[in-house]
Amino acid sequence: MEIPTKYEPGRAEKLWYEYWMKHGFFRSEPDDREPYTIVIPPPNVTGVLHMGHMLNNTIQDVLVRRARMLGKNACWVPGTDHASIATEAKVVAKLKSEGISKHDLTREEFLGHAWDWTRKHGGIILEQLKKLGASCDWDRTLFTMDAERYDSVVKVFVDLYNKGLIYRGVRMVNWDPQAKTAVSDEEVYFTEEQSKLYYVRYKIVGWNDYVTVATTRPETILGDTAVCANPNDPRYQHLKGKKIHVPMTNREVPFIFDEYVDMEFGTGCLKITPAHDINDYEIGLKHKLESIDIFNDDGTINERAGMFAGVDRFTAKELAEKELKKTGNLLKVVPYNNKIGRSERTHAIIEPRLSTQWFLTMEKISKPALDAVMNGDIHLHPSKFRNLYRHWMENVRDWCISRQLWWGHRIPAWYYNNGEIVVAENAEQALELARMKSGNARLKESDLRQDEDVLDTWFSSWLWPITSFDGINKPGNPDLKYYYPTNDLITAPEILFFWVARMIIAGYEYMGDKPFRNVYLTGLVRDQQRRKMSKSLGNSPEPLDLIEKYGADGVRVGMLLCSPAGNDLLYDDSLPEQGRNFANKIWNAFRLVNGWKTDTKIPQPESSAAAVRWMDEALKKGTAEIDSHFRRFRISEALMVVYKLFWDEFSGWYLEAIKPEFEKPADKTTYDATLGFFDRLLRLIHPFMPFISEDIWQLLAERKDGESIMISRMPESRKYNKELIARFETVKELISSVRSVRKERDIPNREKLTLIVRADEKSADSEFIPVVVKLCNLESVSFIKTKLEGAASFMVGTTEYYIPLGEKLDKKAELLKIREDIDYYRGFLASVLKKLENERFVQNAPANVLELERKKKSDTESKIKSLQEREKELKKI
RNA sequence: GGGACGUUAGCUCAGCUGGUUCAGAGCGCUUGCUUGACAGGCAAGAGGUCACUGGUUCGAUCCCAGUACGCCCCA
Repeated sequence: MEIPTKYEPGRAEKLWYEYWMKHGFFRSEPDDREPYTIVIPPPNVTGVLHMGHMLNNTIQDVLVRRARMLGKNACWVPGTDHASIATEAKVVAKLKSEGISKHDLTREEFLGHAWDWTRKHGGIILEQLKKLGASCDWDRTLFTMDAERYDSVVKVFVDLYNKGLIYRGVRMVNWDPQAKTAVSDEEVYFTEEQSKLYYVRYKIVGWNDYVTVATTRPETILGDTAVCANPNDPRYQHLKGKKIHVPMTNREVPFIFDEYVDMEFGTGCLKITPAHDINDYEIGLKHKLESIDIFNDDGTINERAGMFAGVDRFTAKELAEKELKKTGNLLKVVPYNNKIGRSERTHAIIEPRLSTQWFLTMEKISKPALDAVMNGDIHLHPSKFRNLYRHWMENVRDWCISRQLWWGHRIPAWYYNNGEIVVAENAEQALELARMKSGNARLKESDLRQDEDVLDTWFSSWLWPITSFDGINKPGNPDLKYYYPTNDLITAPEILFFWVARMIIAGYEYMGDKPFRNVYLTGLVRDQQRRKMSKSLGNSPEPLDLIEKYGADGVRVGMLLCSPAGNDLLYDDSLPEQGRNFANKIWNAFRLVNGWKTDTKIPQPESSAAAVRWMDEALKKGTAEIDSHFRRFRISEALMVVYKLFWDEFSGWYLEAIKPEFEKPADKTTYDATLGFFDRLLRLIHPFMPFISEDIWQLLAERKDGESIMISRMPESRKYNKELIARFETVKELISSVRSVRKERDIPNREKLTLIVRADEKSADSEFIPVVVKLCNLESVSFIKTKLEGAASFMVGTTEYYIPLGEKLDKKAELLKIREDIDYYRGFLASVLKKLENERFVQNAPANVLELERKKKSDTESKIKSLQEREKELKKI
């Protein structure tokens, strides 16, 4: 059968993924093996796969596949997130394109559309993950808004409320006056816009004097409740304790001091409007100032302003300007560039506005989560994130958990009478509670009104490791007991606080235990200019196209090769290309071995026997290194070991060393050993490249239906012979040197050479001499004890080698080379001597270091000596 | 403004907490190769005052301080 010279990934990917699914290899049920659990960071339900997902899920799959092959009961739980903001925005946009406005729909109607959308687009992303080779237990697929998860979220809210940890409070939100809704920070974009800076004078009460304030928003003067300067500003010290009269009103407000004020900006004096500026709000809280909200929902001025009631905010600005000018309070107006926040959806200018929101008290419940990371109960990889985590957790703020949206878990709070609140799992319980609390048994369900808002998306995902096993609804169920705490969490550092920290908090609050043992933080995928990959920039390749082009294995390797933990990955097409080339290399190594015929009558050549002995040790060494890298989550380095083990050691050295002559059969012993090595290598490769490893593994021997590399055992780490490996490294150096001699003198490969070693036959690395003979195409190797004249020479370690060249010897070139070597070694010797002649070094350095330096000295001296001898000999000729 | 991290070869990064595992890897680059598995390959090479300035030490890429630049998170 003719095997193509290039590996074709498409066929293998389809064939083997179906095979794995058919045999249920991804499924996991509790048993008596050790569990290994990962819960997926749930992608947005209506999202599509991007490069970040590719990286993240490749890493998870590598870990899961490896754990499985280490004999653990591996369970990777997949699922999607309802992503309230993102999904709702998409549904709103889709309805808009059909001419439907969200405000024309009832909540139920809108949710109907949202569910339709979710059912239509939901889970596409999970199908895409399958193309990547993800070995999730698909029978466990979850959704943050499915029935069990929804109930869990509601139960947790009620529980936290009853524990007194949830409260209602005022907070500044980004208000979109056109859509009449609050929008999240993520939905606000900033543009640099030309505006004006107004210098307005405020009268100092009791004095015939003024203080000047610079502001971009004269209309909000109507809501001012203080004027503020920096406490270190000498210009305003005399105003301590004074009252200031706010123009256009009859209010007198305090003059206060706060470090927040920038002395360089404007006049160094700031008007404080707590209801309409986020920074003013903070200052207002600190100084216990009154907040006067002067705007209506639609951005018009309300009665509380005392002036301009009913006027739009932009008109109000013009009117205020006129009014101030008329009273002589407007001193000057200068052009000014500032950053204006606009709503992503309506492009209206955002109005900061106070509103009542639900909050979760964080301080108490976050304590165990801080401790867990600090005392090493949970490991962050790389560990540099510990400091960041600590800083955040020590300064944790209360969590605003309500969102003015419909798509999500509706807040289980009901209002009745005039602002009385009950919190319960459902309407019936709420009614019962309300009757009890009010003492009014006649309250009807229609007297209760449920809160319109939903919960922050993270308020469901913070429970993910628990709800993945339905741990809130069914505490202590068998799955939960077996799989919780999970092992590793793989996610991006940007959501360390939003998500990871909160999962840890929830874990201790609801399970009394950590949700996972290790957190591996991946980097961001960026393009060559270090820009984030994003849809809007259009700089992100389409992942499925990449898989099509380079193969899933190739793309996986590409993603992993260049992404050490916590470092960004600068994506370039050369990465999956390298991965594809590696797959091809494996494929061709298989073609070679597969093409050999064996003959049991042929004895094993010495060179092959030696190569087999070495390859076995090299594999043991590689396996140990891979284990060690995985223990420390150095996944790209583990892959690099596999890569070099296969490409350099196995293909480059071993296969070349044992390769039978053209169209001649191989001996059985070597052949079997080679298949054994190939098998071990494929198993090491499998977690990284599941498809090609399975494809070749299935061809390597007769396999029965139901056999698979993915359920075979990973080669185990064993002690290896360091000394033998070191000897072979010297042999490699020797072989390279002979090749150099050929290259420098243009001696073709097929021309046989003679190698002479200045050493005792027994003391040399005679074990591998047959390998050298074969790889260098040597006529013979002999040993002498004296110098040899008229030959090319070189040194490996402290041993001298000669290759007689007869006429071809270029005396001048040889001499030059020797001269260079002598100069180099003399320089080296000088640096060693400098140390050894330093008395304090000799006195203070540890014995072994001293010993090493002395050995360096004697080795180098002997090298120089033999080079000099040789130089003398050459000159004689 | 507060905080965290970083600066090592043309690029992306290792260097596991001071001494032949010390200056490394992969990619890229240069020069040869129709070498009967693979040009998606093979062979041989070139490339770095380890950001800068001080300090500690017998000895610093590694520890300390400062400077410069970069990046991220929070506000």
